[in-house]
Amino acid sequence: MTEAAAAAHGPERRRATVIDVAARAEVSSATVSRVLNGNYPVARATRERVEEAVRELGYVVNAHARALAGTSSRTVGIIVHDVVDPFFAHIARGVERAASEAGRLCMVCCTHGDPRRELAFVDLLHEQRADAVVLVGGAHSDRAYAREVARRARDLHAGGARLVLCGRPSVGRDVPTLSVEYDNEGGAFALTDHLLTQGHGRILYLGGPPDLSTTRDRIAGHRRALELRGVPYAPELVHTGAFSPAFGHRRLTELLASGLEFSAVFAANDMVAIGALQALEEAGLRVPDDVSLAGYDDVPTAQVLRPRLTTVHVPLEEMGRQAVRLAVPEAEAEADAWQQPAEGGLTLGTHIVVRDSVAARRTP
Amino acid sequence: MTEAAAAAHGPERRRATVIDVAARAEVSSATVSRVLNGNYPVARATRERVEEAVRELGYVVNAHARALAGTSSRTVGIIVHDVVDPFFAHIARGVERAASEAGRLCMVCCTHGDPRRELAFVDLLHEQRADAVVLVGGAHSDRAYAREVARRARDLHAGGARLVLCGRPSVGRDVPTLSVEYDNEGGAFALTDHLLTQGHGRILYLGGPPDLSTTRDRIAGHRRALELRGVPYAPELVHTGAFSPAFGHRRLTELLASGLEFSAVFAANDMVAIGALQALEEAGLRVPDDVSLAGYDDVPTAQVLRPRLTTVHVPLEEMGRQAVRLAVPEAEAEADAWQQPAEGGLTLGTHIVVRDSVAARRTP
DNA sequence: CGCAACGTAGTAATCGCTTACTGTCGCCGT
DNA sequence: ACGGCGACAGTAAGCGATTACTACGTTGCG
Repeated sequence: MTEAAAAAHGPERRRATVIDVAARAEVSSATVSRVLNGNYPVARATRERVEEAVRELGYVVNAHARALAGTSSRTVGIIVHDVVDPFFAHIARGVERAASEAGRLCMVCCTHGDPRRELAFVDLLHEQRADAVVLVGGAHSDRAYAREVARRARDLHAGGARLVLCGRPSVGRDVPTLSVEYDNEGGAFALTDHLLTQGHGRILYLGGPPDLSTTRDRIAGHRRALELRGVPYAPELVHTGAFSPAFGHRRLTELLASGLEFSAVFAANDMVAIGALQALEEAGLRVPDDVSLAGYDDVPTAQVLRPRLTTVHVPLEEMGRQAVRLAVPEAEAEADAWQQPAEGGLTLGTHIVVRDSVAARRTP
Repeated sequence: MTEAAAAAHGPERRRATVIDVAARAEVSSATVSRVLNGNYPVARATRERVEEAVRELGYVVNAHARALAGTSSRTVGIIVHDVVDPFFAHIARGVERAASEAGRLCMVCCTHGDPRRELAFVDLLHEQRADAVVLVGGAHSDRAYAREVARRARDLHAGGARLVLCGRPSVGRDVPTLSVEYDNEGGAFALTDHLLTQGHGRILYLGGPPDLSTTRDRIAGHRRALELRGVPYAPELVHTGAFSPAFGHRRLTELLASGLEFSAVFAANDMVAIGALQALEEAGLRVPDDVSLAGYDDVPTAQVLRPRLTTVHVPLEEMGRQAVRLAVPEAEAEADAWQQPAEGGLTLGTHIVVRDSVAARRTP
């Protein structure tokens, strides 16, 4: 009857439970559970009877009941600004892969850059009892916000889960977080140095939300390189804003119109570079002949631009992988030799990728 | 060591429960639950006491227990090949947004194109009691496989959840699935017609897994256009394979070397077009002067290519939104007027976007 | 003054599964 | 013949919420 009702989707639609299966196979619920989990000996004949009952009833275990009764929820959560942005998409892919290798499901949340949504999602994932919550991307440099994150990191930790900061600074010395960083400052330093070496004295730094740690770090590297080469820092050459092609295009178009002088553009990331390239093109300027252009992140699109974009390579997918590897012990599989210094946090290297969008400055 | 560190804050680490909160606030667990859900009157003073206890204990409800005891799990699952591929990323974004508007969390699974993983994920999401499972992208045309999907659709449906087929054909007349399609065949028809109109008689169709419904449909539209214009179908001009830039590049390079003649390339999707463009460039052929090139999907990158890619626009994000809207009633919010014909499935239109990669054929 | 209505709070049954304990039974060794 | 052991299977106690009932003290009104 139950099954007939279920099949015929009569009003009496109820999912089959272990008990139903047990009844049908004429065994106890414990036995059914054992067959399902295969972690306890069950006589062959019995097992087969149970398996058949499961099939006939279309039984599917309830992961919630299972999580409640015993083991962990076997999920990891990742919080990003936007799944479509390649920067986040690649990190997400790394997280997803590592999670799935560790037998976990991956829950993805998008904040669209709103810190409040971000905190709300951490809570939500905590409620879901995720084994790990990976917070990706630059953080807003706000005292109160950092405190909120720290509180959640502690709550999560107290419950046996971990908060992993991926590509963002720590929120406090004694806060129990894990972290996977990349050398943001160093990449920017190297890139600026490259530009400087090519003779570009006036470099326009374009894009990136001003209050984001990522922006702060990249600009820091940029300035350090300038200083090292004795090039004075010109505030009017730094224009922060957003990480989108639209911003790069709009702002650069305005700046070009305003007559600002510069011979190279250091786009805060590749997306901004895409917009910048278009603006330059529309203004009739050739890259790199008239103006040099460089990006950051080395997303695949950087290679299809013409000229091919010189940029800073960031091991995005690897960061995602490491994030879960750090938080979920079973995920380690191999890689333990150099894992040693991980100890709660690690920093991956970045390096510049020289392609065609930067050339030596033409002497006017 | 890691263990020790984890346990550093006292060995007795146990998450607080409603009972603990109740004890601390000197009320019953029922009252705590009521305060938490705010769906039952609780005296102001009592509420405040409970809220304080919650704060002091760092209490976080257990979503699993909640899901088990009462309402649904409030999650929707989405299964894609790869989060990084823009085609899937955009659909995923639509699903994520709609889910989050409907107050649901979104679980993302990546199959890397493996049908077995796909089925496994449907099961996993079913176990998680997801309200809806969205299966995205072309399906392998395999009888047995379709039967498996159908079975799961029925199981899911029997449990009150829905399987949504997004961008793939139905698996059977009476199988309880929802579906969000786009006019695959029509887009290909229009694109080929456009190419034909420009005088291209020999069009190379390049890419796409041969056993995928998407490929089948696109080729069908392509052939229909050829027939309509009385252009004979030449099998040697159809080269299926994969949906990646790498495939487009490699295969086209080979074909070019082999001396195959054609004046236009219809890439199975924009990714393939990217690779094709590079191959053409490397072979010293100018696009569109020497060879015309068109793609499919209209991902953002299509606009940054030079020449800008002519392609078929597919409302990816909208598909994702609709998928959730169809499966999760509460998600409807507005939009009910034209929702009427939805009735378990809808097809979104596609249209070609003419840019610069296609030109009239030069008479040799 | 008595009683229904109301506003709150508590009791306890569930939800579906896992698992620590308890058997039960057949067979082996001595 | 008998204690003991190994291989299975069953019982039932949770896991952490939600919620249908029940209970109790005020009020308000007839």
